[in-house]
Amino acid sequence: MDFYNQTGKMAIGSRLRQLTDKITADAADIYKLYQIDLQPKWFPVFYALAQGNLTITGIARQIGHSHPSVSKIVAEMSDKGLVTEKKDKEDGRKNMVSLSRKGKVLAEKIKDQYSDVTNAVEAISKEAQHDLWKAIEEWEFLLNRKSLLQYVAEQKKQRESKKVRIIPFKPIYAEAFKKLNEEWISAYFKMEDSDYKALDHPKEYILNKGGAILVALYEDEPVGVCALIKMDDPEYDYELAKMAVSPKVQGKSIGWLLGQAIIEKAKSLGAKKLYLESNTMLKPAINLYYKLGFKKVAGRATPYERCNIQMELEL
Amino acid sequence: MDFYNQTGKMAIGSRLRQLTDKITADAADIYKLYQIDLQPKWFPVFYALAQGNLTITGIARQIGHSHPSVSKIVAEMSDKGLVTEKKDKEDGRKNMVSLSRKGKVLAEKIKDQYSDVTNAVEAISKEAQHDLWKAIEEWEFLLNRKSLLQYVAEQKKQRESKKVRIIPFKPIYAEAFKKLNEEWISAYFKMEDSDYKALDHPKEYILNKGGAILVALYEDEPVGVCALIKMDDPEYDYELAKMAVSPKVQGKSIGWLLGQAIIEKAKSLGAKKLYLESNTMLKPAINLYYKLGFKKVAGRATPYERCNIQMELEL
DNA sequence: TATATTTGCGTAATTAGTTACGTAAAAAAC
DNA sequence: GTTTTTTACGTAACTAATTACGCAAATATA
Repeated sequence: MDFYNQTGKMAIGSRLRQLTDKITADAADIYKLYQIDLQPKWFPVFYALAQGNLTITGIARQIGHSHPSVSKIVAEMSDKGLVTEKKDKEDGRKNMVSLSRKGKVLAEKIKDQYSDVTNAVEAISKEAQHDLWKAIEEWEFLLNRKSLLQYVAEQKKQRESKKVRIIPFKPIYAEAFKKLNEEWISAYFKMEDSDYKALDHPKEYILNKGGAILVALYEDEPVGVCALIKMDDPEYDYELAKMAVSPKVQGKSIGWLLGQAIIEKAKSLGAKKLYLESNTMLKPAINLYYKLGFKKVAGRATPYERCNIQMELEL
Repeated sequence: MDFYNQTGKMAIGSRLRQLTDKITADAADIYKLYQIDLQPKWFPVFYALAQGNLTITGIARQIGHSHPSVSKIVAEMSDKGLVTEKKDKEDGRKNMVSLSRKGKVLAEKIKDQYSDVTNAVEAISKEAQHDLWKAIEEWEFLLNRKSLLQYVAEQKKQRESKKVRIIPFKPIYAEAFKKLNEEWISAYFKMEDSDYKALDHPKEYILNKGGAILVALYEDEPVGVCALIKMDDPEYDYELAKMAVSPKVQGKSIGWLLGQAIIEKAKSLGAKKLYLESNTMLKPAINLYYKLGFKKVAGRATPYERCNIQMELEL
């Protein structure tokens, strides 16, 4: 079965963890080889302190651990006499940590181990074609900018948007056309007379007057609709109206696909300028209109009470 | 201070762990995004079982975990009804684990997540110059062949052998010449008369007769010695004898360096063939002689009781 | 100046794995 | 055919980190 033929990358976390384990498993033995009485997990703290005294949170920030982790490690190192703790005089909350004399001696003694381990890692790198060190650096950078979750979410959206088909209105979608619009209108406002007219009789009030309606299908179910209504106006050819997308299919860019399709439709009908009315309460919708290229314009008469913003798009 | 200027690589374990954490931190949210009721840590087990039924240790081997870890995960998955456990009929110790119907449904449902995550990882890889995936693969391979500890030990040896100097005998090393030899001889055997002669009077018994002595210094302390004794023999020019290295400096290739130097010395004296006597009890020594190129030969008369092996080297 | 918020840090609980160890079944050795 | 060794697997304890939480000191705000 081809079910798992691509599953490899899915386990990248597990795989990384195992490589980490393999590398750190040897760490204790390496310290033993040099007769350095230091636990491997202490090393980042030790390293930070060798460069200067720091507070608990200061160390944590530098080495990228949580502060409780540092707190514990410092306590352990203190037990072994490697570090000394001292309350900061100026800020009573701070715990200044520094290497003790014994710690400094160890820092001197560990030099050889440093250079040998560094050379060993570099020797391994030389045997390898691909630079693990630089690859880690890059991944750290990339994942700092955008998390793996975000990358995955993008892929999901992209894949799902491929399942969306935009098609012209057919009578079997009359019910969906009404329901999808009614859903959001009555959630935010109240259905008005002019709503019922257009939603109950799309053929008469929209199509026969030279308008158009598009339907978005997701897995062959109607989940979004949008209409172009012919306007009797010297400036505008059509009004973009009755756009509705089911909340069940959010995050699949259906509004965006529908909007783009209706603009294409308007162009093919020879339109030069589109108009729409909305309400600033509907932030995602307004956002979408901006993304589609619409711009805010000054007010004009409207049959809808709920409208407080008007927009236009030059094609 | 240049103390830590090369310390970066030393923390490769820590750094890898942190990248792992960053990647796995998102894992739970990714499962949530797809409404897959699976803990990320279950994934490798789930994956293995989707390919066929397995025993606990079978799963552990496949996914590279310890068996107690698998045992625990299977118990958790069993609680959730994702897998079923069943004693093997033929081998009562074995616990055959398989995906339940619910598990199989989930395996079907998770497909989309697989492909999205795979694509996300590949998208990140495309943004990076260095291929983390391949780099991990290479490191796994290289570390399987030779552990990090071994790599480090090699570096240590190499560095330390640079601290070794091989110099000609001087009277101030007379005491060391005797002590180093006495140390190992009396540990394994008993000092004999001929030992005392050569060790107490190296000038008379070795040097003045046309032989040579080399001393290995480690940090300017004499830690190893070796002699070439002129032989009155038609076949052999010199006997390699009185080789001793302090056990305190083991693992620094001092025997090897001393052996090579004494062979060079023999060549420069115009020797064509070297001879030596030893005892098979002294395995590291015999090994060293083989490495230096010596070959076993049939017996000849010897003043030493302790000898049971004789070797020669053609120069 | 009194109060609210932020910061530093310690303790406790949790997590995802490990090693250590014990038991029982199967296989090998005598 | 009995004894010893190996194998399968579960439980318990440990490890190296985390998050959650609470207290006290410092800082900001009204």
